[in-house]
Amino acid sequence: MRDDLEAARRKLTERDHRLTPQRQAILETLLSHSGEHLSAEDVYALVKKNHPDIGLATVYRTLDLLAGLDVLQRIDLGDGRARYELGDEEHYHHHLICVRCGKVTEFDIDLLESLEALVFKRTGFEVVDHQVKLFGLCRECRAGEQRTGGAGGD
Amino acid sequence: MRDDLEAARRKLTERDHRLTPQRQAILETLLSHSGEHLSAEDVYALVKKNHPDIGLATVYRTLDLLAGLDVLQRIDLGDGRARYELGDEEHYHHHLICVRCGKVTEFDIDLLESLEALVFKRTGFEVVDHQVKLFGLCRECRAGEQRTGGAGGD
DNA sequence: CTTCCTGCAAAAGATTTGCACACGA
DNA sequence: TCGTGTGCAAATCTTTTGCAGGAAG
Repeated sequence: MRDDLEAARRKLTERDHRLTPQRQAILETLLSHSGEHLSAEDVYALVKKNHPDIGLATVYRTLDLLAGLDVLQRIDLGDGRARYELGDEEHYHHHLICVRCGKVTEFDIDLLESLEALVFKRTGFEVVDHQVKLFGLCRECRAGEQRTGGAGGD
Repeated sequence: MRDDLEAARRKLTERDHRLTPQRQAILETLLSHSGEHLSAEDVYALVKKNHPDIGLATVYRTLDLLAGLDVLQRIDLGDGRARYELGDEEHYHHHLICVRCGKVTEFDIDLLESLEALVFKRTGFEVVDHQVKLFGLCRECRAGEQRTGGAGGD
């Protein structure tokens, strides 16, 4: 975790930015909540515990800056606000969004490579990045569905 | 195209909604701009030509209503506003977004089925819908890139 | 000193909502 | 008549920006 902070500091200083206490606090918050998908407000609320004076604008500016440096990823789960998680594009994964309970889990796979090759062959479009969102029912909610009955015909 | 309107009317009346002139105008606008990805403002501007009195709120409410009836799809291309296109979930396709010129093209494929089966096997998550966005360079912009030179090392 | 950063408050942009009126079954 | 639909304006929500002051090299 110290290493992640040092890596971030390096990426910042490389471009004449500083690892200020606020930025460090934001990074630490994201580090200690990896696996979650925090919105700017979430980060703000969490950081405020130890940094009561921090401003929401600073959170937005920092998240924006760090996303630009590929220290973290901005993700959009379709709920109208941006969310953030540590990690660069290389290690990007997809998201499974449960339409019932809203839980978001992650799924790591590179099966898209063949799809991207096909896209290129068919259309000449060269894919450099992708975003995949799979909506459905998580295991737990699926168990619930069974009981509720599945033969509903509206 | 008449058929599409009739199908929409049926879906509306089935749930005690009416195909009002405003709603019809919005549908016709979407019909005559299929293949594009209009935002609410876009639709508003287009409909206003023939229906100067229509209100923006009505456009929002109608798009919302029609999306709920699966008459059209709400899509998110990552530019901060929702976009809409005719068609139900069944015939949904993916979007190729050019990061240089911003052009959005469509790509129809069901290669995801194997991915979804794998997701289910591995995680128990049952996919019912998906959204795939592929970012990259379209054929034209790729041609441009070649000339500009590609060995940049920043 | 000069540049980068910050907090605050105001602004911006997309979307939603309250309300009174209009219209069709 | 009654419930649905509408336009307008105000409200809401997320995110951005202007500005004056502050810290670091």
